[in-house]
Amino acid sequence: MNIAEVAKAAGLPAKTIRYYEDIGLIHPKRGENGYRDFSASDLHKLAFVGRARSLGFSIVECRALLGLYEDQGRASGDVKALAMTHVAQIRSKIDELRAMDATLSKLIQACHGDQRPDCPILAGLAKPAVG
Amino acid sequence: MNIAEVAKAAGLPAKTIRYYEDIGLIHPKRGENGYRDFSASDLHKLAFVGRARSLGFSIVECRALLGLYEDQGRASGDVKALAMTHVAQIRSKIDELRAMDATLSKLIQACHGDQRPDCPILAGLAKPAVG
DNA sequence: TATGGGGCTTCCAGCTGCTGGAAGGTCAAG
DNA sequence: CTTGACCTTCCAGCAGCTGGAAGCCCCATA
Repeated sequence: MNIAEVAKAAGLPAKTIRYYEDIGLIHPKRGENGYRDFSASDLHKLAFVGRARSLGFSIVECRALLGLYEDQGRASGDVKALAMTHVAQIRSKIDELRAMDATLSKLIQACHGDQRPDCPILAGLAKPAVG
Repeated sequence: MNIAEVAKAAGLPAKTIRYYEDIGLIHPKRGENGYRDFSASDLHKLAFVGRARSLGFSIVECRALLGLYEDQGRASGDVKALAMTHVAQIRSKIDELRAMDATLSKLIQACHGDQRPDCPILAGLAKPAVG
């Protein structure tokens, strides 16, 4: 399989796949002509990484997950620990975003939003947070 | 005021303040010795940007907000529009993160997390999403 | 067999928003 | 006069790609 085919199958841009090889996530072999020649296993790994990425795992985490995936003797506890750490990060990010949303929503509600210059949003940004 | 003082007052690292000058958000004047000499207005702008950043506005958005802030003839509607667009982005990010959370939480719950290699989390990553 | 259009390769640069560090000038205290 | 804390500039690097240039390669058609 060459890169375009694998890209389509894995749902990743060819550029990204080259990048993943670059950083050592996959090691496709090369044909006589220098073209990458992907195996089914390469494709599986790419799809795996693609899904992990779409769940927000970093490349470092993906590398670890891939290692565990390939290691037949892994302990599921290690995987679970990694995933739980990640979920915790996701949740704290959600909390952070919700706080932003709350603050901004209040300011937006207070702003009449017309042609006049008077603006509680700018006023809110100009002064230290009060609540 | 020199940079350390302003950094403390604005709650931003000196490096960040230099960077903000670099990209043209502020234009502090210079003393004889080449040191930056910040005015009260520079400080206000930095604090303004700091707050906008902490609400998740991008640098580009901060630049626009700063422009509106400085423009006595602005229409509050323009500010409100900018803020509403931003809130919409925050909310879609929250939704995205919540979807990740939901998927991962399910996988984590299904995983016994012990010494055995059998792992629904890895299995979930290895196969196309089903639900 | 020549040619044209696509796909493949590499490498380099740039995006966001800083942050760390090196090399060197400056200032104030002792 | 020295010491140490400041200040300056510039360069490199973080994540995770993405775009583009320059140059092979392959296949189909004329």
